[in-house]
Amino acid sequence: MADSESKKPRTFIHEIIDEDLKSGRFDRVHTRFPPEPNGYLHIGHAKAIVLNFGLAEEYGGKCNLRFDDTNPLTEDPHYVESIRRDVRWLGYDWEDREFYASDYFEQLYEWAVQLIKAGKAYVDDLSAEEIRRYRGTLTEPGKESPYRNRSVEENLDLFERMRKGEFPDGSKVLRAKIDMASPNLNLRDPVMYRIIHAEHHRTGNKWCIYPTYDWAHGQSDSIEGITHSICTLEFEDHRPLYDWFLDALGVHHPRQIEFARLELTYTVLSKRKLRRLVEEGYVRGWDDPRMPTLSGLRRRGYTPEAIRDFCERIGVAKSNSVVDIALLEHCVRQDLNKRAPRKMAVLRPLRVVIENYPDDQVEYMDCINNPEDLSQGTRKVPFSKVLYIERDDFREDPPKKFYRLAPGREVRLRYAYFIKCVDVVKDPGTGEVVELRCTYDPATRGGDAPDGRKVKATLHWVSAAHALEAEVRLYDHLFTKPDPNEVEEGQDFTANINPDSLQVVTAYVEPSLAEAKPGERFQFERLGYFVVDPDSTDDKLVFNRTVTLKDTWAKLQKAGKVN
RNA sequence: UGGGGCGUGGCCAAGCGGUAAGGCACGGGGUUUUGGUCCCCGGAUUCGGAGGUUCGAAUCCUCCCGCCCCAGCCA
Repeated sequence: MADSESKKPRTFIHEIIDEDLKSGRFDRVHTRFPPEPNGYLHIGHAKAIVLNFGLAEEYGGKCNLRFDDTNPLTEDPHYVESIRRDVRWLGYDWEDREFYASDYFEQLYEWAVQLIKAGKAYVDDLSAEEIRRYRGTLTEPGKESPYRNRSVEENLDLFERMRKGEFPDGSKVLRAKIDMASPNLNLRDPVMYRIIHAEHHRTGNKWCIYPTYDWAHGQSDSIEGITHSICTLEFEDHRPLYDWFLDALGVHHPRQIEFARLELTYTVLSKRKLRRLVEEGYVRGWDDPRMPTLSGLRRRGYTPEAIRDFCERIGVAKSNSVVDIALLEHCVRQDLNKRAPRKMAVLRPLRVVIENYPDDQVEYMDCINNPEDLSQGTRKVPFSKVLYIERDDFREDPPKKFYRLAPGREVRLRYAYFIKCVDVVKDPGTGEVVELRCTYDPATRGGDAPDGRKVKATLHWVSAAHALEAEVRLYDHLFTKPDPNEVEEGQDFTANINPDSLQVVTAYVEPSLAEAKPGERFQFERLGYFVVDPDSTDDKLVFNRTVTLKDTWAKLQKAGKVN
């Protein structure tokens, strides 16, 4: 984390915290990251994690990890585990401060009783449907429930019996008595407790009434001594309600600050939509490398450093914004460029025979592992008479600006020799180019011509006899449109799923990769960054393409400036 | 038609009354045994719009326009 420490941007949140510290409202900074364990963390959560843990770090404070587990119907310990793993992977440590809203159920219950006694909460027998109708609309005030003015004694009795399990699900709720005419709907007697006879992943069957998020969240922050409760914009309207609860209880009152959640082009970041992608089989799971989940990005080969850097670069503000996914890609490239060892791999092989190279000779060429970091040393890569090069690196009829191999043209094979294409062998039936016949210049060993002769291109290659076969999974954006939600009438975001987001090829990779282990990242020269997938076995390597290298040639082609 | 927010180049985002940072993307050039990296250079006479205050406004005031969120016993 030290690498970007100095350039961390200050935000409006820093200004607020500075004021609070200066005014004496708080004398320390204590934040928290409060996920609900009902899904996997994604890059949007990373923004919140980096913000909250980052703030604590910058101000010498603490940041808790708290699971807001108030809904036993949707939550599962499996998610708790995945969330822990992801936060840790991102590089943050919550030490012994792992909390759960469910830790506070008893305290919350007592506080609810306190509000009932103060005449500020009541048990309501209205059905969910009735409560909705009584709430009014955006423009019309609601009306009070006929049960709103029950006596404190009756409320106490009823609430206690709710806890004991005397009533069926949905038959009663506990509501705060605030103002049914408030222009802020959150203040129209919000529900604090609902009856749910369901087993909770931590409290088991101890409870059959569960606090709503609105009732639990602010008080949980208060109990933990949080100073700054940072959340997303949609909770701005809830702040007056949280203030009301805290003031009615007379307990520690954190300051809530809202910021805009992250949105990214060419993907979706809503739990509901991500869940659909998984459940309807559009991807292979939460950790599919095409998913914007942290587990997906990890499997894709993204580094925690790159994700943190991204989160710091996008800034924190209050305006809804959609960040170009190109920035995320830039961040991984930048990180991997200086870290990933280079290798040679051919994704779409074209056979090349060096006619004047001795039949059984094999030379081991010295290759630099990382030109950006010479301390990574060198390695030997075998070279022989029959090679594979990339099909894209040969054009029988080269367009202008195509520098690579073509009939009669000379190019360099990286770290090896200059070769010249002398003949093209085609399949007599299809006309497809199946092999290139080339000659090499023995004087250019290593890649330099003693006579100063220049070539315009350097190609990567692999020795056919020595190369390893590997499965390589090439990924593209999951959606075809920058905004997946831009659809025709009657369609939904799945209509924009990119049918070519995954392409699997059988590649040939240099033999030094034989020992590569899952999670190891490499740059395949001239192609991109790749990571070994956990699907790999002892006799079969599987790679995921994290991101391509920037490719000005591809850009020219795409722009139609060349054919 | 209620309430709460937000509007600065293609995308983010600084700016807090003194005359538009930075990043990504894009375009141009240089270096280069990765068409990668790296290094230069280029772009808002203008800050949603219109008025006003001021010597001076993206920054203050007024009105208007646009976008987002809220009517779960989800979070």
